[in-house]
Order: sequence, then C-alpha cells, then structure tokens
Amino acid sequence: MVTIYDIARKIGCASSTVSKALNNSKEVSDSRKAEILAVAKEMGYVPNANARRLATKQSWSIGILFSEDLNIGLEHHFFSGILQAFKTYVEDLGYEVTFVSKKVGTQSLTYLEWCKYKDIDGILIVTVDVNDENLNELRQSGIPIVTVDSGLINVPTVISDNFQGTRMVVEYLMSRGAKRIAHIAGPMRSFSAMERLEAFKTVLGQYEMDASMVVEAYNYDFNSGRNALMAMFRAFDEVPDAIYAASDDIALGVIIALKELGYKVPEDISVVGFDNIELTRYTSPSLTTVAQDKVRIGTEAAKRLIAQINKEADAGQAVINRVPVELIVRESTK
Amino acid sequence: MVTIYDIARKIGCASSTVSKALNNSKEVSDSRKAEILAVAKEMGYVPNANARRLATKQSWSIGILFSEDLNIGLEHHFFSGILQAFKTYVEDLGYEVTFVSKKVGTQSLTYLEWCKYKDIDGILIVTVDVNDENLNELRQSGIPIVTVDSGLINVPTVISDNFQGTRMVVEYLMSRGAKRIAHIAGPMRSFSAMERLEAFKTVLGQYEMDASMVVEAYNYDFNSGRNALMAMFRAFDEVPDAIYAASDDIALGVIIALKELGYKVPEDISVVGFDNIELTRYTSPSLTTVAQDKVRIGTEAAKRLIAQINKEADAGQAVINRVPVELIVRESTK
DNA sequence: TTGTAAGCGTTATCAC
DNA sequence: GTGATAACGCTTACAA
Repeated sequence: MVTIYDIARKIGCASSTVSKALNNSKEVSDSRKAEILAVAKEMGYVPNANARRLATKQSWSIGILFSEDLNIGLEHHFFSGILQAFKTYVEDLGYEVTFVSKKVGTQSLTYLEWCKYKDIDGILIVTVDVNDENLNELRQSGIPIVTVDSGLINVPTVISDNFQGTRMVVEYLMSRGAKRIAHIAGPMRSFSAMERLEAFKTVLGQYEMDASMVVEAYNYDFNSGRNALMAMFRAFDEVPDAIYAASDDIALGVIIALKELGYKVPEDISVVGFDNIELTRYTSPSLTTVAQDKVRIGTEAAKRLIAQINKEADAGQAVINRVPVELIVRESTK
Repeated sequence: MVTIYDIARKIGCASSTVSKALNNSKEVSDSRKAEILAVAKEMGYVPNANARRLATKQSWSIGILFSEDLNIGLEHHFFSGILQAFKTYVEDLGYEVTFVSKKVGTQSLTYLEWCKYKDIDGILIVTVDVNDENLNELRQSGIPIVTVDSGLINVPTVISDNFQGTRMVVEYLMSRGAKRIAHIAGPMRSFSAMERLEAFKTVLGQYEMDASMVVEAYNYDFNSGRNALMAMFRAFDEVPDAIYAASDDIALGVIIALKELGYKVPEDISVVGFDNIELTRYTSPSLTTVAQDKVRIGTEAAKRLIAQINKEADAGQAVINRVPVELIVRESTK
C-alpha cells in the first residue's frame, strides 16, 4: 500500500504537503502540486478511507435499513426501485451506501450502535417493524433520518400520496357506475395500508356511501389477497360491484379468487390495485391500478436526507412528503 | 463519543487493558474484565469502526458491484433476490455490505481504487459490462471476487445451470409433440443468453433437429421479446410450433405479439420462458418456465467468496458453479 | 509556501 | 495481569 509518506519520501517533501496537494489545497504551489499529483499517480496511490475518516470524522456514508422481520424487503420491487433511485442520487454526490446490519464481526449491535460504530452520516429507513424498540433510540439520536412508506412518527417521510390515489380510484369507479365498493386493505402494521384505508373511508363518506365493506389482508401478497376475498364473501351477504385492493398482488389474488367463485372481472365486479407492478399490464385481465413513482420517491428521500446532513434550515422537520400517483386504467375495470 | 480512554480514566486503568477486555482477551483477569464491560455498557461505549480498521487492517466489509450501464440492476428482481440471499448470509457472519461506487466525495475512482480505498475484503459482481476496462484490473488484483451470471473469465462464478434448463425445455416440448422449435435468445452481451443459445443448438443437434430458427432479442425485457418475435416472422417463412424464450419477460412479449398476429398460445404455438418471475403464474395463459433458484445462487456465491477471504484451499479457482433449475409446466405449453 | 507535530480511536508489542 | 507506547494513514493547527 502506497501512503502519503512514500510519496513525500520520494519527492523529498513533508507528508503534510502531500496531503494538502492531494486535497487540492491552495496552500501549495502549483508546481509542487503538479509534481506530487504526478508521483502519486505514478506510484498508484489511493487514499485510505479509514484513516481519512478517523481524522476528519466525516464518513461520507449512508446506511440503508430494512427490517428483515416483515417479509417484504429488497426483493419487493417497489423497494428495490426506490433504493436504486436513492443510491444513484447519493452516490453521485460522493456518498457510499451500506446496509445497516445488526452484527459486526462477532458482536451484535443495535441500529444506533451500528450507526455510531460506522460514524454514519445519515440513514434511509425502507421497511420497518413499527414495534421495533431499536428504532426509537435511533429516532431520538439526532442522526439524520429519512423514511419511505414507513409511518414512523417524528421522522421526515417520503411516501406516495395515498389519499390522492384512493380518491382517484373511488371517483373513477363511481363514474363508471359502481354503487357498492369494497376495500381489501393491506396489513395494518403497514403505514400505507392504514392511509389507504383511512382515505377509502373518507372519500366514500364524502359521497355518502357506505364504507363498511372492508377486509384486512394478512399481508401484501397474492395469497393474502385471495384469502381476504374469501373472507369477505363469508363475512358479508352482499356482493360488491367494485373492489379496491391495497396492492397489485392482493388485487391479482382477488381476481383469481373471484374467477374461482364464478364471477367475471370486470363484467360482474371491477378490481383495482395499487403499485403498477410491471407485469400487471400482461395479466388477464390487465389490471387497473395506481402507479407509484419509485424513482421520485427515492430521489426525494435522498434530497431530504442530504439536506439534513448539510444542516439546511427546516431539513429535519418531520414533514410527510407526498409524491403524486397516477391512475392507470386497464381491463380489470369496466 | 465514548472512547476506551474514557473508560480507562473512569476505572483508573490503562486503555490497553480496556481494549483487551473488550476484545475478550485472556490476558485480563475475569474481575477486571467484568468491571470494564460493566462500565463500558453504562457509559454507552461503541467502538469506532474506522479506528479499529485502521489498526487491524481488517475491514469486514464486502462490496457489491452493479455495472449501471446495462439497464438491468437492482430493480430486476432476479438480481435483488440474489443480493438479498447473499446479504443475509454474509451479514450473519459479521460482514457489512456496501455498494461499490465510482465516486468518493468529489473524486472519481476505478473499481479497484475504490476497493483499495475501502480496504474491502471481497467483492460480489452482479451485473457487468464485459467490455468494462476497469474489470480487468479488478480481476487481476487478487482481491477475492465472485460473480453471478456474468461470464467473466477467470473468476469464480455461480450461475443457473442453463444447459440443464434448456435441455429440460427442449425435451419437454418434444415430448409434447413439437417438431419445429424456435429460440428467442437474450442479448449476446449476456453470458446466460449465450449459454442458453449454445445449449439450444447442442440439444437440438443431439436430436438431429434443425436449430436455425433463432432471433436475438435486443434486451431481456417485454418489448424486446415482442420485437424479436416480429423479426422472426419476417425472417423465416416457416411458423414454429414452439418457442423457447431466454427470459420470462421476453416470453410474455412473444405471447402478446403472437396474439396480435392471430395465433393462439398454446393451441397453435407453445411458449416457454426462463426465470419463473412470480407473476408468470397469473398471466393468461400462465407461463411454462424454468425456475432459477435465487436464494441458492446468492448463498453459494456468498460461501465461495467467504472461502476465498479465508484463504481456503482451491477457493479461488475460476470454477463455474452451476445451480440446478426446475421446469415449471403451466398453461403456455400444450 | 513548506515543514513539524499533534491527534483521530484502536490494536499490538513489549516491558514490568 | 497490567500498563506504557508505538503503530495504523491521514488531516490540520501552528511554526518556520
């Protein structure tokens, strides 16, 4: 490994001069600077991150937190899409992106301990178990945090506009003649699920429609949707003419279940999802759904985190930043 | 920030003793150790990663490399699935996972420079532009590397068994009466695409069937599949009775295109994909496909990388590790 | 403009 | 067993 001392020795100057030259300080003459840069390159010098960070106390790194316990993580393409956008944005600014881990070598650490250990600049919370004790201390630590879709209180949050989306769905369904709209909600430990349910009730209420036909799915996936629909048919005597599902996967489960029960989608019952997963274009029927803007969510989250790191005014406010969504009408609604 | 000096001062011992106690050295009496641990806990001590790494030259961190240029990255759920499995495995061993970046603060770095900068222990290459110059120096640097699905020469590789998968597809189609099998290949800059094409030719050759009906898709996605199918119908006079597509997305594009051309799947033409993307179960027709085992690929890759880091015998051999695949028969084949 | 030296928080090598 | 003390590679006052 080549160090600044090696360079200094070769040139015959002080290591501090090398350091300054490498950091493009104006306290070094141009000729010296040029010489040092040339030798550094020739010798294949690369700075050492740990030494630099130890000296500067600037880590230039950002942690990504997935609570593994929920079984929605990196694999869920909504989150990997957000992460991709986030990563692209912050890496371009020179930050490195590391997954927060609960283990270091052989020791177990809490999230906060890990952040201190790494001297992290900020943290993106992607998915989260709201009941996780470790999150509280993290939140109170003063470390810059931003979260997407998690619903942590007192944390800056970037999330799809579930209210706008739900309103668009309901109003669209009504405009197409729906009289009895049901909702298959997502699991209530998810903040978005709660928001969508709340919005559902609010909007129907505004139109003086009954909003009681609601079943909570156990999870966001296909099977939960299927099961929830079956539960709905057991619990209610009526049959809805439209179903608003809290996710595309749930919606697909609902559609399959409806088919099994002998209903036609959309002729008998319209179904709407949420997410706009790529393949919903190709299912049969293709799915009417609310498109979430992953890129924008990821980018906004990055901006808000960076603003906090840079201590910009108001940056740390626990404001919820709602990203617009779009209704994509396809074949599953009549 | 609490340091070992703070602890030492409070207790009235040397910092080196604290360090030893914290590292569970047997050079410290049990009573001292207990005392130190207690005080450390009480004071909220967390070690500093940078200082430790600087002193030990052990980084306990692994880099993940996505070549962004190809537009398949984190978002592609095949890769995010592999990454998830990989991450889980190595984090459990105490490694941290960081994305390799080309930028640090304001400086641009090559991959190798970044690895040196971070003093990384090893690197997982996920997607890669084979022509990327920076990869060569990385490969030759001696840093432990493992790759999935990339086809880098001289690098330990973990990949689905494309030969086995292709054989299963072809033999299955033949067993169902197919006489004329076409292949929509993936882009030839992808190693897997090349392997699947090669396997296709080999297997058909073994059965003395013609393997000339091949079109290369521009990419792995839906639209490329659709376009490739159209190109195939322009280029060949014959109509195949079965089409083997190099990915599920391509297969779905093919199916849509076939529908547009008035063909029925599977009645007129059978279609098979590759990947087993979750939603292919719910398309219409649901897709017969080859399931790749993401978890196993990720885990195997992790094991091989760790073995290299630990300098186990033969660990660095540039062996290709083929992970078994499974044929999932659904409705798109008759 | 350049050099000296202290310090960042650990670990590791010696003495004691 | 315990304690000084020198690394680790870099940045940064402060001197020269």
